[in-house]
Amino acid sequence: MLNDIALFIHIVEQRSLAAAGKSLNLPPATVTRRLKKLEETLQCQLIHRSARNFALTAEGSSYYDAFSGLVKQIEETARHLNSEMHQVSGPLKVLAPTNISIGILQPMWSDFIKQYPEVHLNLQISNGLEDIVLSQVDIALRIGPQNDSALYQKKLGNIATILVASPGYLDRYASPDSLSELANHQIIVTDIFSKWVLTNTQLNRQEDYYPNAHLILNDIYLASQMVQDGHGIALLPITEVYKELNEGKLQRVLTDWQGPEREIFAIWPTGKLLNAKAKALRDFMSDYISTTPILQGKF
Amino acid sequence: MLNDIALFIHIVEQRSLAAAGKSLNLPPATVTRRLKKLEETLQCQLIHRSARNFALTAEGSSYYDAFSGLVKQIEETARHLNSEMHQVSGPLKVLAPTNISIGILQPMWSDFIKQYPEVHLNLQISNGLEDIVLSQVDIALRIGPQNDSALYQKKLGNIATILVASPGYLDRYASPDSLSELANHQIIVTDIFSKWVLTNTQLNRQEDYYPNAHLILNDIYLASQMVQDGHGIALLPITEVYKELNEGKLQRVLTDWQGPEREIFAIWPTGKLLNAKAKALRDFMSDYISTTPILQGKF
DNA sequence: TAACATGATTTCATTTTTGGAATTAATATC
DNA sequence: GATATTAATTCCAAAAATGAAATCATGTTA
Repeated sequence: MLNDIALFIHIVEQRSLAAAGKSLNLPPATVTRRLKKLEETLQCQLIHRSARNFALTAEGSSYYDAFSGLVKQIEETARHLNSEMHQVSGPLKVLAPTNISIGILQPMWSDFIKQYPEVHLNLQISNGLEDIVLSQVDIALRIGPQNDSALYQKKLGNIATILVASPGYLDRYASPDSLSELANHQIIVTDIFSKWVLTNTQLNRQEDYYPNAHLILNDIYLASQMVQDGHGIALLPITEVYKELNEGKLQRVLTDWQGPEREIFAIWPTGKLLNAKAKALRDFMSDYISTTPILQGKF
Repeated sequence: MLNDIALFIHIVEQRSLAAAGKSLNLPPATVTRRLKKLEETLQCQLIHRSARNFALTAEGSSYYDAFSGLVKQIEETARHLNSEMHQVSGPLKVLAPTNISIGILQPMWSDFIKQYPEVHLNLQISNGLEDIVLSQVDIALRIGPQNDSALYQKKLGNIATILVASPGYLDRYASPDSLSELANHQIIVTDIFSKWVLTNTQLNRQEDYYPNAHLILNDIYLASQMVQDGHGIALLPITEVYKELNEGKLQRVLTDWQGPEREIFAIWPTGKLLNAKAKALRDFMSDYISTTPILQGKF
């Protein structure tokens, strides 16, 4: 019935069934029938009409006065929201991991905002596993294997993981020459790497190493700080240590061995349907990450 | 689409497709399909749902925020107008002839307002033939034959027409004894009676008399005043002269002869569909007029 | 982990609505 | 008054929507 009321408002404003039908892309037969049905539903005649004449009844006038403003608002609101869905502007809610967002990807967010000034970015960073659906986010950046089949995803890149220690630690304990020598060292373990699946890049051999933890932490940034402070050896994503490696604050250990690659995904909860803003961000992230060698597993 | 948006608002408020369907008397199949169709039309998912879970998407939240108030207003407005159509309250626009409304029927309007204090009467009186349709009136009172087949009507009564003159006039000219003697008299003609179709009630014979006008007027009240002032004989509705006859200010002429009866009708432009207010007035007028002997042609 | 409960979705026959063509009705014009 | 014009209405076959029953999917519970 609301559809028919909206049609009635259009008819009144154009003072013609045919004209309203034309502007709404409806055939005359449909217009006349729906108006007639509305009159039957409301149990009052709304319009006196003939081939040459058009006149509202008293009731028709009441209904027009009451509904015309509301219908206009609804249609304008629909247009506005539809426009927003299909253009890169307005609010965009994003979920992303803390460490990488304030680290290597911080310029990416900055560049996105610069390129799309009409988008109002609401960036929620967290190292916890927030529920994408309940958070009502448009899109999220995730690192590591994604198991939620309800979510759509696109892979953006890889992060290598390597073993590192500080120069001071290695001065005191000498760098190990084999995995078995790690047992003689102080190991810092993070939650995401409780078991080390290590690959020898020279021999192309893989081994699972179960570290005896000297220290267990649930934050990678904190772990890299502890490693810098000389507390031991850790398996860390290269994104968290590449600067320190370049500055000599950290050194690689067992350089032939690497940990598992950590995949980077864009994921979203809305199936194939992705609004233009989120799509723009997804593509922007994809471009940025694919043109950053370290985020493609290269170093 | 507006119907589906309204359904979406109901679903969100009840956080359940099934509950919304139940309250709106729609089967689950219809609810799920219409929501799905809305999502396809809008090209965005609005709700994540399963048997046990309900969550809005970011877009769903935007659409709810934007539309919930508007949908409530539209539904409330529809209820309000529907209630008005079906109850005897609110505005009622009426068209009626001037002379009879300020004369014999004045107490009827007064009584109607007293009986229905919730009705806001807009009484437009006129002796012209106003266009019922263009005037956007709910109902009209009309006197005389009605030719407009587009209008619905109900006959309420009759008004007799008689020949009258003042005592002063009859002192000077002596009362005529036959129609042919009228030629020797001064005749006052009104527009509605340019040709006198007269019936002899004793002989049950009808004759057409073409008066030679001494004075022509387009208002019956003014005509009765001129008759009282002694300017001649006129054929007038009894409703305009019954008081003066009782007071002796006027006297009948050729008492065996009467003019044509003038029928009283209630007419309205909206076919079978008549709102409750107009229906109340129609029935009220019918009762009032049918219990007034002079308005049933009796005197 | 399997069974169960519950709500959402799909299937299929039926009903309703739609679009194009034909018809009707009401003015306008001559 | 007769005819032409124009827009509204009706008819009929096709398309879309609906409702009831069956099926599916997802949490919850034992």
